[in-house]
Amino acid sequence: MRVIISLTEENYLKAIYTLSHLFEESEVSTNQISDHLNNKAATVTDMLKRLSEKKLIHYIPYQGVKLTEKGRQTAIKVVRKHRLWEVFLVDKLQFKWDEVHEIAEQLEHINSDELIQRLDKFLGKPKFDPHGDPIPDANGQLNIVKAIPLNQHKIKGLFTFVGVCEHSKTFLQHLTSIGLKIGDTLKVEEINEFDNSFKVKINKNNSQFFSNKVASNILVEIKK
Amino acid sequence: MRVIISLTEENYLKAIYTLSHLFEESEVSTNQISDHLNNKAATVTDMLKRLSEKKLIHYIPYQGVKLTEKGRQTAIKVVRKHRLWEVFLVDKLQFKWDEVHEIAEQLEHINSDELIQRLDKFLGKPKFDPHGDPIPDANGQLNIVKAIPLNQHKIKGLFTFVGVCEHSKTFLQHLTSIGLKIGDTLKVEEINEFDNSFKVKINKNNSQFFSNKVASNILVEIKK
DNA sequence: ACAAATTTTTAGACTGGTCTAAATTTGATC
DNA sequence: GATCAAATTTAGACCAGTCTAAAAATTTGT
Repeated sequence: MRVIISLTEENYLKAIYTLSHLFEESEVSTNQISDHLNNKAATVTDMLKRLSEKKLIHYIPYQGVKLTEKGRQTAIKVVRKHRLWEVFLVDKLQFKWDEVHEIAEQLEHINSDELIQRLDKFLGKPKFDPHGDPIPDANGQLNIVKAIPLNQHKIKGLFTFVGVCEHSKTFLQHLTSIGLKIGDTLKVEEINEFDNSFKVKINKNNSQFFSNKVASNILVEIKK
Repeated sequence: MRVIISLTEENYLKAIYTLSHLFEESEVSTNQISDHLNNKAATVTDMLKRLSEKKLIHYIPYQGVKLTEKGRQTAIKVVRKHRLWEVFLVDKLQFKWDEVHEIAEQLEHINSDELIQRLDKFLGKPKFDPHGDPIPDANGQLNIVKAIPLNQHKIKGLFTFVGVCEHSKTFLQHLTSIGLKIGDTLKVEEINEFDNSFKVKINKNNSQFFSNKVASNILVEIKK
């Protein structure tokens, strides 16, 4: 009685999963999905009907959708595979962190439980991907230590850079160009009221300014 | 002006490539392809028209097909990816040689030149896959040292086991169960006329009998 | 050389995934 | 609570890839 889930359906489930976690756990609208996947609302409606028939989502016309437990399991497995492959690409094949997304989008649909279990072991059962995003474990459990963007801490002091919100190539390349990597220590020396920019020292280097836009996309933890 | 080649089209090209090399380099028929891919002849005809329009094959109705240079390059790239991924699965993830085919069938369609170049380097630029099949290089060149099945050597003496003809799980598991691995030395001690079976010693172990069916699917080189 | 058997192609239909254009529902505003 | 704009769904179309059934071409056997 196993339902077959196509690559396209997997992508819809992943999109719904991602969108529902953007702010609070919540319902996702047809338009949000069509924006995210770059296709038309009518197309999304058709797919929602199919996913609903397969019991992968709860769908009430005009009301938005939520994943069922089965849908959530499927989505999180795709996320797990995506993030594990990103670790493989960076750690083993020496790709840069801004180069791996498109390839992982393909690899995440390879279907073999045995493969993913062995890959996980081969990589040393990593807990985070190269962008600091947590990797769900084999049971679909996720480390929920959600870090907070730098600009939301309104205090000076020491932080550890643990992840990014924005995953675009240009943003990641920008961070690389200013010399910032996951795990670095950030010392916030000044917070400018008028434009919400931050004067920050990376590790022991010279201080530089982070715009609010940069600071809002950098996830940090207070350094112990 | 780059033509997009779908996963399905890649599989047809690979099938044509494989079938055309089975005996001599030759034309491939519609029925051969439909048998190989387990679909109907009518389906194959449709696809042949499409591949022909894309200049990937030379197709004359009722006459069979041959790959164009572009088609051959595409097919051989898929073969290269398949075999490199098989090496990865066996060497890095410790899969057994009879477990990797289905997974590699999926991985062979991942589309990234950079990925395959880095994977090749990571694996140490292997020349052969776990079944002894040669891996085409990045330019589509293939080691053409075609080994010969054991049963075609009508002489006793020492051989090296370099590959298999048959790739089925059951055959590979059979070889494993009799303790035979790529690279092993085979000493042919007797050839029985009446059933064409072979009495063979693997490395320094006890002698055993190979049926003609086994001997015909084992590729060997005369040991220097 | 011609009829029979086989192979291949054509015709027409279906599914998944997409689209545009039109109709419907929701919900915000006055 | 009636109206209007935005969001969503329905209707109808298209393409890729598959099928079955029927027609056409090729090959084979006597």
